[in-house]
Amino acid sequence: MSASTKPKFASDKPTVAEPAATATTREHAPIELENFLPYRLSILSNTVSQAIADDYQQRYDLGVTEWRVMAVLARFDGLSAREVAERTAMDKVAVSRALARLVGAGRVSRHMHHSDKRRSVLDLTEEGWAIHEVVAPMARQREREVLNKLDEQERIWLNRILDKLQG
Amino acid sequence: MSASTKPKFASDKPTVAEPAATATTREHAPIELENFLPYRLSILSNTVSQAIADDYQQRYDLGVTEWRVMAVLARFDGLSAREVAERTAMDKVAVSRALARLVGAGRVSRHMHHSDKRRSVLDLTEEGWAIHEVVAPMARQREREVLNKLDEQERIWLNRILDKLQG
DNA sequence: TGCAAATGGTTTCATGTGTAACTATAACGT
DNA sequence: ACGTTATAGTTACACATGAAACCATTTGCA
Repeated sequence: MSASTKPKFASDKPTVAEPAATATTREHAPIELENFLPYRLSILSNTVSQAIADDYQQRYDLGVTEWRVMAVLARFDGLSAREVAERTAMDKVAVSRALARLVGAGRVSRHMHHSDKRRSVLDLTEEGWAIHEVVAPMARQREREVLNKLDEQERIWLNRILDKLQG
Repeated sequence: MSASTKPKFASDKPTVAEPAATATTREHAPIELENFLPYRLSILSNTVSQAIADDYQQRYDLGVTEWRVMAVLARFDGLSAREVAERTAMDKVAVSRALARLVGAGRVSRHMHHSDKRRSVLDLTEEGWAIHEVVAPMARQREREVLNKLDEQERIWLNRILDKLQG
């Protein structure tokens, strides 16, 4: 590897006079990305999501956002776009676009709410369901593969930790 | 709220063991996003990263990718672009673009490697360091805020779990 | 009623991001 | 030495994404 790269601090010449690593200097010291929580989460999240997306992305020409929309419609039919947005934690623009594609591809049906003409009523079509039948098990399987790296105790802690971090 | 949306499966009567719910149907059942690991990681990661980015994003006109590059250059000076890419888990295109902006803004200096004309040698400039001095403590602070939601035991498990999931 | 404010949803624009193609230099094998 | 292959980095293109402007409808209220 690169023997030429050495840490900036704790090196041969502590340029500016520092008695030692005071609380302040530690605070200002370079961040070790590999131990920095936001960075680690970002990497992990991308890795996991990408692994799953690879399964259906190209095969069904289905984006992550679209899949998420389908997933909530599989659970709750007749939702409006806004409700889909809430349940997917996507913004309404993203949902609007995902729906445009899904409806265009005949995977989701959209019709007007009977009493509120602004609102749409969304459902998976037969074709949408068919895709869901295939993709949902794949997604579960990938999740399982990830979780299998942990033992039972760790899985429990992970759940608990995620709950607390989100809340 | 939406009182009209009810779960498709699993109705009001929480039947313990559904006769019809064989292993196969469970496998095909809609995914509960809020319990689905990839989804939760994605939300959490975005939330955390965004909170931190909000601190410097506009104030310094500094993107997340640029900040990551600066962070590794603060630790290891004289890196090449490729080495930066390795250490940030970004691809080389992203690094190239981040560097273009950073160099343009006078935050990073780039000069040619003496023996390999393809390679660049990168360092933070005075100005780059000045920004780092401000942003690094802010980033740490945000991380701390997140981790403070956990107790000591949970923090230890989190570390262990992240290690195992990454490895 | 009628009019201002709120809501559902789409469109627009500016920006970010990934893939593949490209340039320049260096390394390797003969 | 010379041509092939590999490597560092940039550019070009296509596509995703977010913020704000926008249109239609509904709600709240004088």
